[in-house]
Amino acid sequence: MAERGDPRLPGVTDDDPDRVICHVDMDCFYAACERLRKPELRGEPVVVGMGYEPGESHGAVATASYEARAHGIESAQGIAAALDRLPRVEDIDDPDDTDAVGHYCAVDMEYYETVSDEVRSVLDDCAGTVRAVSIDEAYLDITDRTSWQRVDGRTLAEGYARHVKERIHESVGVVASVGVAPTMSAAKVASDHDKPDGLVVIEPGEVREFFAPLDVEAVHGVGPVTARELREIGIETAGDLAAADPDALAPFGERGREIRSFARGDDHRSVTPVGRPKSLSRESAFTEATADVEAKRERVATLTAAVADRADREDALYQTIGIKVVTPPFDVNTRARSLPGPVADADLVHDVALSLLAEFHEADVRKLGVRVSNLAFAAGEQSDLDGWETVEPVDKQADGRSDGGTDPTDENRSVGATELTEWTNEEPTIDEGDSDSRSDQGQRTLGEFDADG
DNA sequence: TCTGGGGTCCTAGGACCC
DNA sequence: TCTGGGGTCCTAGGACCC
Repeated sequence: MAERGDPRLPGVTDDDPDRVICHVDMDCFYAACERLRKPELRGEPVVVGMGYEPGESHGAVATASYEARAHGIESAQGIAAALDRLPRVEDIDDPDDTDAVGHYCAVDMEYYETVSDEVRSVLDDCAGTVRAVSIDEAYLDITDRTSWQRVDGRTLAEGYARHVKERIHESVGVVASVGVAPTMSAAKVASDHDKPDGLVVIEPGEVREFFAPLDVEAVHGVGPVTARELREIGIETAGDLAAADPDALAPFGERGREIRSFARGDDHRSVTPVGRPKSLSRESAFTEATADVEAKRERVATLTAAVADRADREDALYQTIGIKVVTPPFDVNTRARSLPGPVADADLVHDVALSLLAEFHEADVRKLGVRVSNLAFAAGEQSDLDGWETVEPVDKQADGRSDGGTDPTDENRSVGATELTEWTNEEPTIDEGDSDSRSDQGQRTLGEFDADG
């Protein structure tokens, strides 16, 4: 982008049809990583479990290799259910006597990150601009490296994408599916279209045609809920969505406008590197729902320490501290409290989190989370920032609108650490009764953790 | 599809300000 | 004083993504 010569004015969209966007999506990434360090797993069914421990049966499937999927293993499935379909090699006396056995591994993010970093350096080498969406997925703007020009019936873009794919395989040893298109949303659909080991090219002018027959849920931004609502008004395919009357989509708000554009091949987003995080969180589930106050408090303490530590490593200050409490069947409750200014103080996170938790003393809880948001980043080079007191409250004028309940000290502009702590130690004034926030929306959709399949 | 963890963005209502 | 409109910030929930 940088070399394209016409720095665009802010707010002016980038809809150059000559753009070449590439979406790279690693196939069964976690399983591929496990095979990288354990070659004997190649060709074998591999299940990588999150919250799984060897010999146990709790946790859920994060990624299953295609061999495992052939036995009915799916992402987000409970490990216990997976074991029913595909026994674990350790549990079998005579493997020769069994149809198939699975190799179950516990998620090892640290290792996967190192592999991801290797892939990343290949991508950085292949494109001027890379947006890493997750550990196993990235968009590349390769406009300045190739073009849509045809040579011998193929586009140069396709050749370049093949080169990217091969380089990943050769230098890292994992397989990627790659999509190439003039827009991000189309490139994404393309990479997904022929997994695994796919290479799909959608040329400019062909996007809408390519989308037309696909299920509406294939459009980026359409999940199970929106898909159902769209079907209710007769929109079943991406083609239907593209042709839909904008007024009919009005109830879907901004999202409605966006997904219709995507289905039409209009996507003006340009590839930009990911910026700073907006929030940091940690959450974890109990083996089974518990009302035990001590257990809940302990869990919050653990999560708090982890979040504060992470924020520390990221040089992040936070102004809002929140918790998440999941109660059966699966009701998600969030509570948050903002402070007068950005801080980095683990004890404070702990105090606030516990006081927010008080409301749920008697509740049965299956899962807890702690989150900090409203982040500010200590200008890295400015050393010796220890404690928020030394940090200017950026350009938010803390003007006393902090929150009803408690009384922020009248001198908000420069609240000392002590005062702040006192303030948070007050019992939160929760108005009971009138606002029962539980939504009975019942079933939620599990985001497909590993959307390969 | 009874369910793991880490994020983003949007919406809606209330408080508060001018 | 019962009466506008516009704007910002905060909280909470929901949908979505991987």
